[in-house]
Amino acid sequence: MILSKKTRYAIVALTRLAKEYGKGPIQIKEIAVGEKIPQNFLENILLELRKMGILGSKLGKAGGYFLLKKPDEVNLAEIVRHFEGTIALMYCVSEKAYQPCEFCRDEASCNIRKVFKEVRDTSYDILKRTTLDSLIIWD
Amino acid sequence: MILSKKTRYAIVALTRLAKEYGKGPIQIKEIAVGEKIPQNFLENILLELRKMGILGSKLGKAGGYFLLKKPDEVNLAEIVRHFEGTIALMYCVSEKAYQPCEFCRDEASCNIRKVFKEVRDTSYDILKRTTLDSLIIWD
DNA sequence: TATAATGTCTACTGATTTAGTGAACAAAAT
DNA sequence: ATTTTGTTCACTAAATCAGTAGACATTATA
Repeated sequence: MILSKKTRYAIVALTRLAKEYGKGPIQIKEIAVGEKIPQNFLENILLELRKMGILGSKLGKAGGYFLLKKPDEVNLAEIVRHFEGTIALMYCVSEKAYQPCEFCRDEASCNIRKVFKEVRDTSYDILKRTTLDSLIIWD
Repeated sequence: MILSKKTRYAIVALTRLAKEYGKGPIQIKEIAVGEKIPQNFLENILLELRKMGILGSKLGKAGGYFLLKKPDEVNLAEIVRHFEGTIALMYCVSEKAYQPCEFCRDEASCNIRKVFKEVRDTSYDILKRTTLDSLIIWD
């Protein structure tokens, strides 16, 4: 059930970039050192976030990454979903990675499914309403 | 985020044993065939559930497994926790597998932690109040 | 225009976890 | 005694996780 390190690194890095929002590009190295994330690994993660359209980058000297969206427009549900594949604990209750159940005869009447649908829905609500601005800790 | 097959098999098998509660030992093979679970794998799972004190077994001919507790005394939180290791998505918010966070300076003021604590707590509540009797589908 | 500092992209790898399988063994009913 | 069941331990193929490595492209600036 534990989130992968990739997902946690992504959340930590995004929170850092939200804190620096509006200050121009921040270098990978600065984030890696400041947040104690292996730099090579962080490069992959930031690249993925750029391809998702959340981050922008500037190449070359004095380059780096920056938030494209405003901190209050990036929520944790989309981050977790992208890096974990889904928010649900079973594919049969997943919105974005749905697959039919391999066990039950009828999903509509399956009680196991009902429980894990409730877990997914409440988890999703919490993550959806949590945006990067609310994660920043100001000194 | 998807539950392991082991966890799902455990829930399915327990639900079946709950349905047969009071009827004496049910054979592994009957559960394996009826619920479409590989028999060898199911053997390991039922053995673990026995060691947890949830199931009892009878050896030899006409042997099998049966629920030791009443179906309304077995909840999903303990099953998920046992087979997944924890219900939480981060160790720093886990009750049973707690480990200090490797990122934040101060857990008490970490906002990321607050969010995932809320996710854990609400998920736990749902799983805790769900007992095997509520999962049975009567024909 | 050379060069140094950055991000980009692809491929690779060791460790761990997942999802089982197989076989020898022990107990109980008949 | 034999058959049928659960018990235990060891093993494994495949997938995923958590990174590394290196060649390359781009930009600032001296």
